Amino acid sequence: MSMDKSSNTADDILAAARRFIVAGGYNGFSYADIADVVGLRKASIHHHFPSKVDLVQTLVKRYLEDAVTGMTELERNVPAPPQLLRTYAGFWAQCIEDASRPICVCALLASELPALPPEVAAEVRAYFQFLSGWLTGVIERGAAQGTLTIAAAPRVEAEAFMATVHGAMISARAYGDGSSFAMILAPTLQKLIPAQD
Amino acid sequence: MSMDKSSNTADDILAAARRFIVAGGYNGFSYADIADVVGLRKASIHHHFPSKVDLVQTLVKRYLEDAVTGMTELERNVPAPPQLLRTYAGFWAQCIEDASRPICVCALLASELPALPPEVAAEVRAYFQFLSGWLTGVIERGAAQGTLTIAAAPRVEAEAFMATVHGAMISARAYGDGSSFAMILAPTLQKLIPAQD
DNA sequence: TTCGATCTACCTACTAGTTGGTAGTTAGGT
DNA sequence: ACCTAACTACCAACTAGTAGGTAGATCGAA
Repeated sequence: MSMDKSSNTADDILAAARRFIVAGGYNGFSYADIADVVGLRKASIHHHFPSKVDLVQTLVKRYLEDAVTGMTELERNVPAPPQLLRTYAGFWAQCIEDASRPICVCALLASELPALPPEVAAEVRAYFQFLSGWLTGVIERGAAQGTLTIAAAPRVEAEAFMATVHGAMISARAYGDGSSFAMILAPTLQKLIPAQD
Repeated sequence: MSMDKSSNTADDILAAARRFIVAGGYNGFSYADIADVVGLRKASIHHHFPSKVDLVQTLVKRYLEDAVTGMTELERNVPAPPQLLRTYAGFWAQCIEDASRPICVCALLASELPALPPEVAAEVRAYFQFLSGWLTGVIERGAAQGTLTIAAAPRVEAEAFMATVHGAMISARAYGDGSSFAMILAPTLQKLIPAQD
């Protein structure tokens, strides 16, 4: 038996760590916290992830990998740039509203970047570069097709869009009201997507 | 003598705490860290601020007070809504570029809100409410005068503007490039402010 | 004016609990 | 026999916070 190459305990640990990080950042949790919710002793967490840096580094690395595969698949299923942006924003609107992922791990970690171990900081930077690159491509394509209306270079519009998404996550958290995320993103999408009627 | 009602040691402590918080959030520093940079012993920090909650609560409270007086004064000197938005964005562009205040204290703390002591969380929420209220007023006025072009309700445009500012702070930090803040804000301001020529 | 009371700002020394991390052991599966 | 995954039992360093003391300024009253 044992088809799964590594027991799902490591995944449980990563899932717990992600929940703690989105709640309070890198310094907002300890190995003891994770051990409590996973149901192991502290030393057993070290068996799976020798150091806290290892744990968070693999967490963010996998987070980026999931984003890459997610965007690739999304682009295959929904090729039109306006729908891509809408789906991306809608994904986060849903995550925030049902509180399953109330904020982006990398947006949170980027805000405390100077205090992060360099290995983790590098991974966070890589996420930003990927996301901004992907958005730049989508917006570039939409502008070329005429399905998106842009007022600045695609790169700049992409950075502004990403910033609005991250800022809206923070506002939703500050107000304790998940619905404000969608409310904030609505005019941003509206400005990029020409009126249909 | 002794005109100053309280020695500036407390202010030194608050200034040090602010530097630490903008670097790594609420759990990113300790009383020992502050003692080191202020040149006191740990116990003396407790003499000025009995608990860490006291310290950060007064820090954020004063941060909000400064914002209120700053906006009031700004509105007296620069009454035109387009210039108000430009000046507000320009203020942060300068702060980020010269690294004096690389990110908004409350934007950072809001991102880790669930992990904050409730007294601090309440203060952070108050800041968001004030800032969004102020921006709503400015945008409302600009729209009524026709000096600002809005595509949604003033309240929504204000929230979107604030979110873009906070997100741009995080991006600038992630890229390690202060100039990206101004780059991101340029199209946002451009969309709100009708072309002059 | 001088005496003592009080206050401020700081100190040393300590506490109980937590931090990330290590050493060595054991049970079970292959 | 070996490996994995778990365990108990540590460790030094650090955490926020406390106890108690000291030097100096400020004060009101004799």
